[in-house]
Amino acid sequence: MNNERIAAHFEELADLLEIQGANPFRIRAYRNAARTLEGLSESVADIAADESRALTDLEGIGKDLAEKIEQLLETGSLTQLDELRAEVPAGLLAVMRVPGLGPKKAAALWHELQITNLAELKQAAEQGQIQNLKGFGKKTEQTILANIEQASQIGSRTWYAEAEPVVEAIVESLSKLRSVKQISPAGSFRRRKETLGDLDLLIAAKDSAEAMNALANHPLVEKELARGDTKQRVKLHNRLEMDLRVVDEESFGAALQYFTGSKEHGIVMRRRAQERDLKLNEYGLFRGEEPVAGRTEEEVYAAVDLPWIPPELRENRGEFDLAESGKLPKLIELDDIRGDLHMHTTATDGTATIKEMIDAAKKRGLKYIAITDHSKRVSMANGLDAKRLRKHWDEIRKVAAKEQGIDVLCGIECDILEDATLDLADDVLAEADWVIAVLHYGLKQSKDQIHKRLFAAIENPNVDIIGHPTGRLIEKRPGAEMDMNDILKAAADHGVMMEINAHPSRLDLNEIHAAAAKELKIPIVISTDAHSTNGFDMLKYGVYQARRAGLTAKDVANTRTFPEFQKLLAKRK
DNA sequence: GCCGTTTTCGGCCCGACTGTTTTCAGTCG
Repeated sequence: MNNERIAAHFEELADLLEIQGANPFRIRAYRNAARTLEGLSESVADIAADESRALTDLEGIGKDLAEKIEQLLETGSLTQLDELRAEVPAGLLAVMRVPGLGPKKAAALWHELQITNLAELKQAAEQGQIQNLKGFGKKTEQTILANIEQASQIGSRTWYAEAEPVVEAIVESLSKLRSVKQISPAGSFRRRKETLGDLDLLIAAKDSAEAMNALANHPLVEKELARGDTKQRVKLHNRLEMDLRVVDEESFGAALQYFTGSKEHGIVMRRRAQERDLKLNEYGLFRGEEPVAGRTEEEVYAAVDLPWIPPELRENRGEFDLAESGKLPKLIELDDIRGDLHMHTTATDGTATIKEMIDAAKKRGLKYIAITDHSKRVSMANGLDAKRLRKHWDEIRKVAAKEQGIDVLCGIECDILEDATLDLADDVLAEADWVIAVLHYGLKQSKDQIHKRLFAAIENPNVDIIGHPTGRLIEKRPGAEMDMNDILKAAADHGVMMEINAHPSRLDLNEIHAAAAKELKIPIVISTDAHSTNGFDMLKYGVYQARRAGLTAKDVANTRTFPEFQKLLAKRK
């Protein structure tokens, strides 16, 4: 059983305990443990199997939870969870997730009206039964009906890249208001998470009315959901919801720190404040009543004896230790990237010619690229067989020879077939400057078979890199089942690089895996997988992913100059 | 259920808003 599965068991346990009204701190302990496991770059099974190590050394794992992890590893199930499942109807978890409902109200609906799932909830609301319950009313009943559809939709998070233009447009227009002194996105958007549940916007202004009116009337906004003196919630036309908070300028830094999150990062910050006899909230850092800091984030961090921590790292996954010891990484930036090593042309499923891609790359300041069209297995994309590929490479060399200021590699995105062979023969691959091996088909094969395929690719001396390693499509399709740590170890052993595919639907490696790859000193390449000249614009999303993994420019191979990159490549050949 | 530089019990982050209430619980972030 892998880390994610174990974490999911603990999350479910926490949900069920919450409906039962258990001690909230106990519930939080389960959620904290789940988070620790999800953020772990190594397999918890490995730790459990290692005589020299203890599960209780993990953050938030004590004696009891260590035993539960061991039970899950050994038996695949958890006695306590099985018992809870027998007591609490499974459908209540969905009821609890209807916006406006929580564990307390879900429990009340269950006990008072015997509601155990969304269908029964809907029926009861339609029949007007809910408004008569204590603690409920007409309004709550209407909210339930309005939100019940939303709760039954799964995978409803939005890609970061989809939200970005919307946030930028709203920031742009609100920043022009006379009363708005400062403005910044906050929340998971500012942390550049790969998907977002909602949006947060922070404004410094003496008076909130102008900004709130402007937001409510913004063309991207469908309707206002709530408004108080300092806080407003609106629904956008793209279904996303946005929270606006308005604070004084003296509080802007504290509020930005507070609303950027993550929740877990914030908890540690407020605890650090407490330890120093201070109180931290969104209005500032206070000693008693006296404000100590709050105007900028830097001074808030400084007041709890920390350097400023980049938002991308604020997940309470080790950033505090790094900050305390002065070892925060200098995160990679978009400008550090010198090459793009994954792209397509009209030879397969790209929309631009070799020449057009080269010109577009040069225009964006790239110093080298690899053109990597599909291999023949991807017939839908007009994938290349050996003969067409060699002709394509000839063409690339011919076009590139006329270009100044950019080096062009003849590459291939070669499928790793279902039977663990590669889609092109070794003698063909040996002629390539750059071979990306990828899984496109048979992603649902067993873990063993997926491993067999990836190991075969990694062990093939012609393969330089594994592209979009899990094959996931965010919010659409899970990746192939694999133990990434095993794959990374093999890549490290054989000197194979790993890709962060920058496309917003992929971002594969994810940040946990990329951090693990860094740990193993595997060179990581951030590439766009561009299928058009505009595809190069995706590069930043890959860089954001890398930043959340804590990568520096040095960790990323395509920040090197072309000669340096070639040296790295030669090591493998 | 976890955790420990005022430690092995007694804490565990903090506030806004809504809808239900006559002072606050629940939800949300």
